[in-house]
Amino acid sequence: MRYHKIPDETIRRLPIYLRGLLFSSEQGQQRVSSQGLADFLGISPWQIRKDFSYFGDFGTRGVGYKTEKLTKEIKKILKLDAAHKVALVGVGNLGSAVLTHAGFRSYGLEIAAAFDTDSKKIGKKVGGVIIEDVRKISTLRRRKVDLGIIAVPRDAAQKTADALVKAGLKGILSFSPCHITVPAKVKVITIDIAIDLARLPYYVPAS
Amino acid sequence: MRYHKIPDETIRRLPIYLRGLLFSSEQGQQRVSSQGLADFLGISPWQIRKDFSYFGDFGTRGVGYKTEKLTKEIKKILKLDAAHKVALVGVGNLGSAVLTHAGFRSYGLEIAAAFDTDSKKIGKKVGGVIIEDVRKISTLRRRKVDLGIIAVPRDAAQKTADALVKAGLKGILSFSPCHITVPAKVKVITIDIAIDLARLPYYVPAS
DNA sequence: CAGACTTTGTGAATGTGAACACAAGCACCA
DNA sequence: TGGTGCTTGTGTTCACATTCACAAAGTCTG
Repeated sequence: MRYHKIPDETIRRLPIYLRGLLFSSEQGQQRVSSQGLADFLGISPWQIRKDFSYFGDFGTRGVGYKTEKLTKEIKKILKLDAAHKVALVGVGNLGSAVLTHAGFRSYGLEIAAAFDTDSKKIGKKVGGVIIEDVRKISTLRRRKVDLGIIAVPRDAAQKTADALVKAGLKGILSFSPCHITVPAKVKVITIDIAIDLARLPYYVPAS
Repeated sequence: MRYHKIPDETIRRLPIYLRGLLFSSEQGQQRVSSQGLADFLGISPWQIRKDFSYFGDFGTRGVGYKTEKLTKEIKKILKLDAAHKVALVGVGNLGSAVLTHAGFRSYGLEIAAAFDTDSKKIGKKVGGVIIEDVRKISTLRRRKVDLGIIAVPRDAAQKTADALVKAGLKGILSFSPCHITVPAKVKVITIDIAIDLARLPYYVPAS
């Protein structure tokens, strides 16, 4: 299977596997089986093995996968082997939550800059990061920041994205509830909390 | 097409359509075409029409869709025609952001309760909601709350989910970076911010 | 070293969703 | 009323993703 195109869904699951491996590692396990990962992550063992098989032989038959080796391989595929710097725009409630969120570190992602328009916030420190004026977004290019998080109101989202793209960022995670248009070379992932909550009732059986 | 099974992906998109329709409505447009929605939402027109066709004839050929009628129909499908009460557990940074998030209201979702373990927080008000002791989760059944949001640390997530299920909740949105096991009748949607951010580098072309 | 036992890796089958092309239907106008 | 232009609704085709079954390859034990 080594020469096939990698399904997008597989890429979506890779960070989840990383989460499972990190946990195994914390538990002091040097080996892990597809069944073990499956139980912990709620993904079927076939799916896991199939996903890995796209990239080559990661495991040993009869034994399982070496935690450390597999972790390294997946990080390499996701390009997480090199550290990445992330910029946050919009330090409101959600932005502050992102700044203080501990979970990025384990993926080698560091929030290295934060921006806001509010002069009362500029200069203050949240989660160890000093808030700067949004007009300084253009400095990101020289600071080697290549990922961005948008946590601004809907009306400002597209303008913010434009500024980030202009500063040379290649990937954007947006929390704004709207579609954002960017050049094809830039990848945007949108998380809209309200939309995910809004589809829950559909699955609720009539009471 | 009216007798087919509805694709899950279609359900996932329905709230997005709702977002577009709300916008059209705000703009004072009484009609909208699949092309118009497509431009605004970044979804292809045929995808939109196909999705609608699963439920019946919502539009008028040569004209488009009546904004108001279509909104009502989609809300009915998603069971958003009746209001829903939502409980939040975990009023940390992320939980606070959720409590002050304005976006739920437009879907008929109201955050009616908030819980935390920290006695210093209990009794305080955030986003208009009084924070209660987690041990009072069991009161949710009688308060007609049927949806829950989990924003607690990873270690407490499963325990929290168990308590919510026991209180009769039927749908849970979790921000905890772990798999949660619940009875089949309960629907869980997990949002892991770090995981979405972590797959961005993959799409970034080598620089 | 043979045989029992594990666990991976993967071709094939099945299932699911996206893309497309175009017929069907409606509005508007002369 | 007939013709033109527009937009929906959908059967079909194609692409992608999941599931399955099982061979391959290793470990362990006596």
